[in-house]
Amino acid sequence: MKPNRKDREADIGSEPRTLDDDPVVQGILKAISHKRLKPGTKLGEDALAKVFATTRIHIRQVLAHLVSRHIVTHFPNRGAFIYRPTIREARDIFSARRMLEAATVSAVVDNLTDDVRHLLKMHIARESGHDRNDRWASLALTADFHILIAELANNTVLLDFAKELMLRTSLAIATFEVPGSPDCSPDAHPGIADMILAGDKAGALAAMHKHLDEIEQRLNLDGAARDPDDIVAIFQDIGIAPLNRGAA
Amino acid sequence: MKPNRKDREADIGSEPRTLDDDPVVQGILKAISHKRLKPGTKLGEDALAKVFATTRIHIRQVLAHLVSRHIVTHFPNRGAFIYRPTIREARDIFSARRMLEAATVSAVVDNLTDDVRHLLKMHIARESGHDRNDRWASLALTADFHILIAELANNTVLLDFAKELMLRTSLAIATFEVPGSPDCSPDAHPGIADMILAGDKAGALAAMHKHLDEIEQRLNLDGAARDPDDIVAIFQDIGIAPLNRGAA
DNA sequence: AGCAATAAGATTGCTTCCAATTTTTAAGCA
DNA sequence: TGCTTAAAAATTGGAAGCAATCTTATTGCT
Repeated sequence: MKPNRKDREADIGSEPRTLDDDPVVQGILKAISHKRLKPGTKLGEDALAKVFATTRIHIRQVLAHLVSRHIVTHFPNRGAFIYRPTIREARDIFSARRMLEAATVSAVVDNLTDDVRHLLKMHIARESGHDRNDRWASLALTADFHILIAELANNTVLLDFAKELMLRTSLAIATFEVPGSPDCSPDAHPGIADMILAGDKAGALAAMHKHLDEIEQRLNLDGAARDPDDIVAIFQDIGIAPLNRGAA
Repeated sequence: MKPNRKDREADIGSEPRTLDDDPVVQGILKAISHKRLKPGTKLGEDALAKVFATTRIHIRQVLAHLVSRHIVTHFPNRGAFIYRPTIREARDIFSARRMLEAATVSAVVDNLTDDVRHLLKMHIARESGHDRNDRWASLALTADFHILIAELANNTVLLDFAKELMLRTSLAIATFEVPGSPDCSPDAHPGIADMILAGDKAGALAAMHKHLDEIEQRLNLDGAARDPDDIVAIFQDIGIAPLNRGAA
């Protein structure tokens, strides 16, 4: 008696389908991590369907998927918008990253095979060799470093979490960055990589922790809950103070 | 000039909608964590629509949501099935839990307010006072302990990860448990809670690590990849060896 | 008896259409 | 000029129906 296919999943045959590989999903995620799509912008169904040349139903599925990934918010009868994290969430994201990336770095140091060394050196070489002025290439490469660490930790669950955290970090940065500051100090990555390669676990952990702190401190998370569209605050950020017209 | 509503999300008005609160989603998740729905069982659209007295479209959205949460697998033209983790994934889940719950326990010890103490004591009292013979109530309570720790860590992102890991742990246990062994040794929880309440971080971390190891070692993750429906292996597990009919 | 091919039944996937709500535009009034 | 009200346009949400695929049962053959 072989397993009945009525209520038992298939052993062979067509592969399961996930929306993670979908070109529309990847396009939107790429646009977010490249800062082309900013938090709060509306993702109209018809507009997306036209851009990606697919049906509205497909777009609907994609948006639902992004909603459950915390990348998009859905307001009934109003549509989907790129998610805008709260200050609390932004802090939680960085806190979670400090915790999770400490664990991944630790796992990588404990698992220093030749392949791991090779991949790490390869990435650092790519980072140092790329065009510093190409802002978009820089963004992609700096994110890839953290993803690579998670991959080298050899744990699919942690890798999934890391990818989600990188995306949500992009949203947090795009929401709370003070204009004109760089994203990720690229010089920190070679230092972290060197300590990992040297087997210095404590040093690597400290360097990663400091690196994440630097990124977070470049944001405006000072509790003063302000609207990211607040014109006054935006001009204050670039050094233009409002005039006190009409004050006593 | 106030923010334009055309491509800026609403500040007030109707709340965003998530499928996490959906009664159908919660019903399925509850059935999974209570071991009523086992990995591999098919979730037919019409069947679910009839059970929950809703439309097929709604069920379709729910299933898509569960697919992106790694709870359900979707085979094209064949339907949705409760996800069955691989051995590799089961190990990764426990490994991730050791890392993440170590971090949450540590955060709780660092944040020992009176409220935290109270909630911890309350839960332990509930656990010790419940009916040991009610297997379903036990399952719910033991899962709640780990969720509570994550809540007390005061980080929404970590809480989401913890919830996801608890669900995926349920699937791993249901897939690889050897029949007849208990799920979670309930006696471990009071010990962990006591160490947290005493501020003994190292002790709490060690206890939690040991607790998770015990749960994992109760499973069949010995690399020998076997079909969970394998009749021979199932009877071997309960001590019945196959007869060598026809052997030389 | 056992296995392969075929036809019937059931389920999923998609297209099309229409209702409900919202956003925009226009008009009216203080 | 600025604000409120009302109508029009656009967008989202959902329902019914049909095509495509898979599963199951039946028939026929070795």
